[in-house]
Amino acid sequence: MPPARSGPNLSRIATSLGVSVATVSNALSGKGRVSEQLAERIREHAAEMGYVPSQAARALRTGRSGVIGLVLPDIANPLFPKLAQAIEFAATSAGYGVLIADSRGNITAQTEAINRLVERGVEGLVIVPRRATRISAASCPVAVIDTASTPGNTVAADHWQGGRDIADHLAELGHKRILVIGNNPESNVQNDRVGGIRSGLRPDMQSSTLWVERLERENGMGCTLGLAEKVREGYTAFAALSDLQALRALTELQRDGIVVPDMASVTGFDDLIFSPVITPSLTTVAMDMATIADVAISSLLKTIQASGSREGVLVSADTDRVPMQLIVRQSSGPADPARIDPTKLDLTSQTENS
Amino acid sequence: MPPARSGPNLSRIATSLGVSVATVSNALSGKGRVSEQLAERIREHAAEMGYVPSQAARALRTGRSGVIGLVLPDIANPLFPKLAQAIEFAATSAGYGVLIADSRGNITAQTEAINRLVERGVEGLVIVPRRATRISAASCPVAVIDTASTPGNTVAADHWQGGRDIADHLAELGHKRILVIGNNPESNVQNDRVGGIRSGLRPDMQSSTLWVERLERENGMGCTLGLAEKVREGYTAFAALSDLQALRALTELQRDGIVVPDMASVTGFDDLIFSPVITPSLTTVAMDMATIADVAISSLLKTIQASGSREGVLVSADTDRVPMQLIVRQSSGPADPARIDPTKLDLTSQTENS
DNA sequence: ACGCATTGGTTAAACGATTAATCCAATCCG
DNA sequence: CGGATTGGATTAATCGTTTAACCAATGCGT
Repeated sequence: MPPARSGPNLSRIATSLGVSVATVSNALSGKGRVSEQLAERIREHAAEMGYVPSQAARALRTGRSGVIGLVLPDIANPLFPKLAQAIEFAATSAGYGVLIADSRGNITAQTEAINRLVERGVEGLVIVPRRATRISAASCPVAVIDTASTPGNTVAADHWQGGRDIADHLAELGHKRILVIGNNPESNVQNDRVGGIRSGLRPDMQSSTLWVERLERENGMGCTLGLAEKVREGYTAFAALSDLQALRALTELQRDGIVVPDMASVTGFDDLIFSPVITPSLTTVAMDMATIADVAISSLLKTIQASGSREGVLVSADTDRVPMQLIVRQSSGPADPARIDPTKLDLTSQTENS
Repeated sequence: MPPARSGPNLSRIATSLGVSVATVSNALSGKGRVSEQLAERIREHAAEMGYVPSQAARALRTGRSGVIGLVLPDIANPLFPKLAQAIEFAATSAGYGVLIADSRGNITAQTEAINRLVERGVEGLVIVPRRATRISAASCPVAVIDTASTPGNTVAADHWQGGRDIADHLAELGHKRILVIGNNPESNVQNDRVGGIRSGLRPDMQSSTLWVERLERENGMGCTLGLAEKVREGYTAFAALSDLQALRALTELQRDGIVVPDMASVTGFDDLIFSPVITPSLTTVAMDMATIADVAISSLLKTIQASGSREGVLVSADTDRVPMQLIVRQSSGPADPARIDPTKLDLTSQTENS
């Protein structure tokens, strides 16, 4: 037995008004030919009956579900809120719903997640790939948000330029020795960021890179990064490739009595939720998530409309990369080698700075 | 013209095997009466044709979309990744998809978001309400995840008990004066947490509360909290109601030369992504998101099955509240009033601690 | 007044899966 | 041996929308 019918539907409206369902449909969609008066009457009546169209029926008939899938394969990525919010907003504005799927880590789980979404009838996918994962196109258009150097990437923040901005900023502040702190050298995003930073260094500046995951593999998770030692070696700036690493660096430095930014500068990437509220607030480089999401969604939808049936296309957009924006806060300041001398530690309370 | 038919469907399989669609349907769903051999042949053939059932058609026929909605009204809530992950996992395990909707702040937007989801045919909703918002039931079962004292709450972490755990922990460490740091006194969650903390204080302990949003309204966003001053006043422990506030407190203290936990302890709530990796790592109290999600989803689904048609019921679960777990890390330690004397500041490098 | 477009509407056929209702053996049993 | 049961499959109706095709007026130019 089919479930008890509940809500009003086209035919209910139609009989109740003494017209045909087709007319009601036409009136509500504004497509066929219906006199303006009748259309108006129908719309009113539909509204007061609380009519809400059945997406299922519509999807069945038109073959378009009005839903796209969002695949987030990085476990609990702290960028997730902003991204999901931006994608959801862009999609909603375009009249689409967003189904999420999170394949925790695991590549096979990623494939499964994609399949699940496809089975649910998504018209397209937005995928933020797990690092170094190549997306083997599913059976529907796929937009990839990663970084410009990833093959098949649709749109992404210009991580390279963001890196250059950081380098420029640190150069202007007079820093000569910079330690780049990354998580994993296999991340395309992080590599682009490092590349950008290096490309922005002046001839008299030098940098080296610390990969945290590698260090943790030797010394255990959550081990100290030994940054105070680096300060003693003459590093005056720590450029983390993510705010998470920056935060880790910052707290470790502070804990070891290094005042930021007086004695060392710290910068990050992504402008995560905590970045503006810590002390000192974090100088970082932010993605324009709204624009990225807009570009991704709009080009995805364009591709969907173009490709009649469900082919597995990788979507490409006009705008390949979206500029990142440097946000200068309190954690970066002029390099002042004099202060590195441990005897000059100035630790009087600074509570009252605004 | 209906879009070009692409994938294989039941009737395609049926004709290609010389049987009826009904038989194919029965074989694949295991419902009707089909001989085992034929069923096996059908399954094989369906698989090699790459058959994937049309959710739209199924939804239309059965009235069940196989999708639930997740509404996250708090802007970019840092808890979001864990929550979404847990909900998605629980729902997926039950064969359901998850549609997200984020109403940024705005209450009317929240209603709109709910409507959008309902129009998309979700069978039920999981809502994490914006603070102090009462959920006026939509036209489908709704599970609310907030806190036990919220009217209509379905399931949530036992924030009160979490607070008591924190108080116990600090009591054992010998702290006498505790400053509770919250964001907004209108949050049910935060109030329960404060209540828990207060209830766990020993007779010889005292606490007061600092509401950050209120302070920021006077002194501007991102203003200093003046915690160093509090230390001088004799406070030895700062119990933040969220890791975000704890982080803010911790960095401010460190910046002002207060060594944590030697001179003051800091604790948080929620075990956010950054909490284990900062220095010192943060003592906090974690929600059991997996269990919360399981309970929410399973009782939601139970209600869905029970309520034949789409009524707006608030789901209730057997387990009202899920225990929180205290995670003791480095940011909390024994109270030692002696060290509060600024002349005894010990600031030799501590880089080598593991 | 006749053909021809235009306007405003109706009919009916899909879309693909589910499922109640049949139907046709073959088997069972007293 | 005849009526009842059962296993195995088919028929056909249905979910609610969309949309191509069709039809009945009316208006209009010649």
